[in-house]
Amino acid sequence: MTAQDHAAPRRGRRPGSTTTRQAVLDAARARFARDGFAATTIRLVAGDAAVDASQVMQFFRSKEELFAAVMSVPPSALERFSTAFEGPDEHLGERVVRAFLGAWEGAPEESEPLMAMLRGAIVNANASEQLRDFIESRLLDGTSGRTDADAALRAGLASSMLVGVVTGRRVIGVPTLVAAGTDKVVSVLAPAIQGILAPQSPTGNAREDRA
Amino acid sequence: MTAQDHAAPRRGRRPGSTTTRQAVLDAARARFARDGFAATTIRLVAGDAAVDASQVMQFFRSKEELFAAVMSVPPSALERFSTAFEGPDEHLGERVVRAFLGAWEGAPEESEPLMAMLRGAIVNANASEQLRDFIESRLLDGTSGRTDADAALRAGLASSMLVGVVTGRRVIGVPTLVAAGTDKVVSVLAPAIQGILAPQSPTGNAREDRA
DNA sequence: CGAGAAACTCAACACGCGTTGAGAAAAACC
DNA sequence: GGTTTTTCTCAACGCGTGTTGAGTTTCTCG
Repeated sequence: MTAQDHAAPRRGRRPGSTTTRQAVLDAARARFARDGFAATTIRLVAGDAAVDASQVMQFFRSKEELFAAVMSVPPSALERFSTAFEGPDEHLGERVVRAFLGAWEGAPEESEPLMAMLRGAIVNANASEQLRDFIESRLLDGTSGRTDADAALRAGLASSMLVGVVTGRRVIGVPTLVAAGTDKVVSVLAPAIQGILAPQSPTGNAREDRA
Repeated sequence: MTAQDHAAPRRGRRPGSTTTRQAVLDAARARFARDGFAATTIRLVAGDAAVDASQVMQFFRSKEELFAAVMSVPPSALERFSTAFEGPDEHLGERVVRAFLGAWEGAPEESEPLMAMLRGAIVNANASEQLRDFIESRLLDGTSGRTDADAALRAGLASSMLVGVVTGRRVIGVPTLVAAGTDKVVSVLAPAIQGILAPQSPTGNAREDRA
């Protein structure tokens, strides 16, 4: 340990290959997912990435754009939801519940953009719109055909309910919900979601709504 | 209209009876409910109440305490939920769903403190704790007796799901959910909530969980 | 009616934020 | 190898925030 090998920040460009942009991206994704939009500051992200704050501004033009670059419903999650919603009605409920829990509680590269969107949705218009579209998305991409208003409402309600469960477990941190294992939660939720998405009385009567 | 009867802010105490504290409280409640914790500034609240910002600080000692004074699950709502959850199992689901929608979408004096709590829950520790306790509350006050862990989980899941629906309608503003009338939403949700809170297969098998 | 408390405004503080411009060092290109 | 481009740091700006202290007017109580 000589006098200057320890965090003496050189003044110009660093030698070697450049991985800084990705480091900033990773740090931002983690911060936005954990702390939300408002509590995440550019200086904090820059600190995590061991970079000056103005560097973050040069790569991404503003905090808003940095957030937009990091918050999303990742393609892998989209695919997950599509294959869950489509397909036979038999285990529809279980598939959909597992898709939600899996996407939000799985690997960071899939869950962090979702968490960033969810946490940002209350305070950031961009995130709010993205979440809104996500909840409504089962309306458009659903196997073409019938644009049933009732089916759209049912899908939207199921999605918002499951977002509520994820929020309870991962954002609010309700102990009872956190403590329960995934399989247990699925076993309780699956029949309810099944009943909402594929309405049919098992006892045989054909009509179920009254309003 | 003479020269000085119009908003010439006197320098000291105002003549007449003092209603300012209540005005500040009302303004704060409305702001926190509509704009959330972070976007609500003391100066904005003071402006709404036609008072200087430092006056707000004198009444309530900090922004945190002002928020705490205004965000809550009001007693009327608590009672609503208690009577909905207790009682016969027959229309349990419908009662509970109606309790949630009614509390959050009813009169401002009941819905505003709830909205303030909900909107603040992501960014404010106090609100988060309050919402956490609310979602778990059906565990303790439930008619003494059996402290069934499974029942507690079911109640927590039902609550977080319904909070999710309310969030979708009133915070995120999902068009499909907003457009649907209360009765329609109830008719879709009631059977699902019923199945979660009062689990029993209508066809007769006694066990329903497998994890 | 006089003293103390309470309600109220004004002006300002310190702080952290997002953001900017200038300049230094390394890389990339011809 | 010299020029241009890119990456990076430093220092600072303007702004809005929560918060404070001093000063002014009215109410309250003896």
